[in-house]
Amino acid sequence: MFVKNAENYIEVSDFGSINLDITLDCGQAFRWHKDRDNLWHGVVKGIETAVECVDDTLRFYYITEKQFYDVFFDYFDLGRDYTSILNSFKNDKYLAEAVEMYGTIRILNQEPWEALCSFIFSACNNIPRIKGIIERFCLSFGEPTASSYGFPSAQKTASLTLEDLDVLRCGYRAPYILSAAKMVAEGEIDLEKLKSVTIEECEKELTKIHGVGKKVADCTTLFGLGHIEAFPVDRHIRRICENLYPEGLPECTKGAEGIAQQYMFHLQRTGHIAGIND
DNA sequence: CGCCAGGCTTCTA
DNA sequence: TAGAAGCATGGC
Repeated sequence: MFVKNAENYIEVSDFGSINLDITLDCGQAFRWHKDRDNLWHGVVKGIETAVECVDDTLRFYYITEKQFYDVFFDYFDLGRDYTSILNSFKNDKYLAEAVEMYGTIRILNQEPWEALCSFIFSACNNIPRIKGIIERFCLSFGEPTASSYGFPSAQKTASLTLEDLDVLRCGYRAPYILSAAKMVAEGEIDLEKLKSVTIEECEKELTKIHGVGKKVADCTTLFGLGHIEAFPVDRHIRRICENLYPEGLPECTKGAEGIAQQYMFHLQRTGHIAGIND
C-alpha cells in the first residue's frame, strides 16, 4: 500500500481494489451518502471524511494522514488480502459470477456499538427507513462534527429515556436500544473483548441483550467485531441458501463466510440470479 | 391503498 | 421445540 499527501486529500493506492459504491451502499453500513460529484460522505469514530475511488486509488478528503492510519485503514479493511479470498470464491459458480459483476465488496469494520445499534434498528425494517432512523438518532444525540454528527455513544444513549427516543419513530425497537445501551455502558457486555473470542461466544453474549436474536448478533459480530467468518442469515440469505446451496455453503467460503454473505445479499437484493426472484 | 421490510419476544400446543 | 401472533412505522 502507498499513502501520500496530495493537495487536499490523502491518496491511498496499491491496496488491492474496492467497489466503493457497493461497499458503502450494500446494507452493511447506513450512514454514507453520495453527493452529485460521486463523493461519499461519512463519519467514522467521530471523524468526518469524504472519499472517492479513482482507478483503484482512494482519495480521502478532510482528514490527516494520521487519521487515515488510525481510523480509515482498518475501517475499509485495507489490510486484508481480498484477492486471494475472492479467487477462492471462483470455485463456486454463483460467487464467481458475483465477483465478476461486482468486483471487490469489502467488509467495513464499524465500531461495535454502532453496528449493534444499527442492526437492532434494522429488525423487520427496510433499508431506506433504517437509514432515516439512524440519521435522526445521530442528529438528535450525536456529537457534532464539521458538517454532520457522530454516532451517539452507548453511554449517551443509556442516559436517554423512551420519550427521548420518540423523535426517532423507530417503533418497538426503542426499548431494545435502551436496554442494549445500558448493558454496554455498565460493562455487562464488553464489546471490545468480543473481538478476540469465537463467533459462537459472540452470539451467546450478544443474544443476552433484549431485542438481539441470532441474526442481529451475527451482523454485529461480522460488521462490528471483525469476525469475517460470521454468517448472518436473514430472510434474503435464507431464501438464496435454500435455492442455491441446499446442501450448505460451498467449501471455498470457509473462513470468509461473511464476505460471501455480502455477495449473496447483493445478488438477491439486485435480483441478479435467475430463478431466485420469481 | 395494501403489502412488506437485513427479526424479536411472547404465547400456545 | 416448533409455529404463530403481535409488535410500530413507513417505503414503495
